[in-house]
Amino acid sequence: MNENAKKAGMAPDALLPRNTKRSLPIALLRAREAVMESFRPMLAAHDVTEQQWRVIRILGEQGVIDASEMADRAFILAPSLTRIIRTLEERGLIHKRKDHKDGRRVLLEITPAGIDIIYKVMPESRVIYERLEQRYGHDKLELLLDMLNELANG
Amino acid sequence: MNENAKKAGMAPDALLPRNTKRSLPIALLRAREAVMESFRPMLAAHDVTEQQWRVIRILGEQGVIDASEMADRAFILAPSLTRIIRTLEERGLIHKRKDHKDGRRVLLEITPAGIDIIYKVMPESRVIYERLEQRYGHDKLELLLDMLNELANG
DNA sequence: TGCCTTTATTTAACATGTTAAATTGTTATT
DNA sequence: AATAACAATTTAACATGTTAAATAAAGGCA
Repeated sequence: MNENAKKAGMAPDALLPRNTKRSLPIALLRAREAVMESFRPMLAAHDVTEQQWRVIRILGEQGVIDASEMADRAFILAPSLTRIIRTLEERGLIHKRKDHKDGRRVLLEITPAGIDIIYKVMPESRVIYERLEQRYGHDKLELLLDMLNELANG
Repeated sequence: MNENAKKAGMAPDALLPRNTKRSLPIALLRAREAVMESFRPMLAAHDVTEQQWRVIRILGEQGVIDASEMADRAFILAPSLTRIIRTLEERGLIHKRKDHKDGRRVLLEITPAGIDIIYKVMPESRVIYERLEQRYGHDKLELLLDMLNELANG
């Protein structure tokens, strides 16, 4: 296999195994999965997906916002958000209406049923997050967040 | 909105806005997206998705392996892997056969056409990764990888 | 050997990611 | 006012993520 690499004029280690733990994309994926593993069962018990929870929680915090701002804050692409909004509205957890100032925009608002879900999920979410923070270490977690944000913005 | 929180016996800041940059799951998501943004156009130009590329590259490195080991290494769930294997085989980039020692297992092997893709993609991939490493800093990147792996395993 | 349990893979069903194109409403310009 | 350029959302089409169930082959044991 490595003879082929030489013939093709590649570095001789072009096909040598690289540890996937040293691959940044996969390391980020694994870390995220490990974190979500501890949240997902709780969210599933309340019948919301991770993305649906982000939308509901942000509406609880922000009041009325339009779809674009939601996409930004929740880091969800517009086509996904369209579908998520549809299912959340069908379930009566959010309200959707046109912006009269700008007919292109869709304004979102949480319903009492949506607030109920926040009241149920948020305390459990906090417990899970605090447990994670204790296990990993508060300062190290803050450092990690700084480094991740620099990677995302730099 | 915060009166509701008090009535429900929650912490008074239960519904206050939290910066999504300080949310670990979203920070991991954003960081990963920022990284993949620099790889995706190149992969798309070679008509492979990120996951397809992981499968192809690992087969180039490892020779013959079964589907379970591939799922482990590429960090892809079994149902996704089934579909990816199907499309890669239809495109003639990999081979698939039953293991005669254990009829449950599926053995995977790369084809010459698959190796061709590795020869085309790998050099460009290295360039992109090195550019990233230079911008972010080698030592910081190593530290980040260590911290991510600890988060994933601890 | 025959049955039970376990393991590897696949299928199914639904949710989201991803890109491009279509739709609809605004804004700017003439 | 008519039209071109732009912006927000949706639709479409395909790929992957996620969980549960089905299928098929091995392995263990009475």
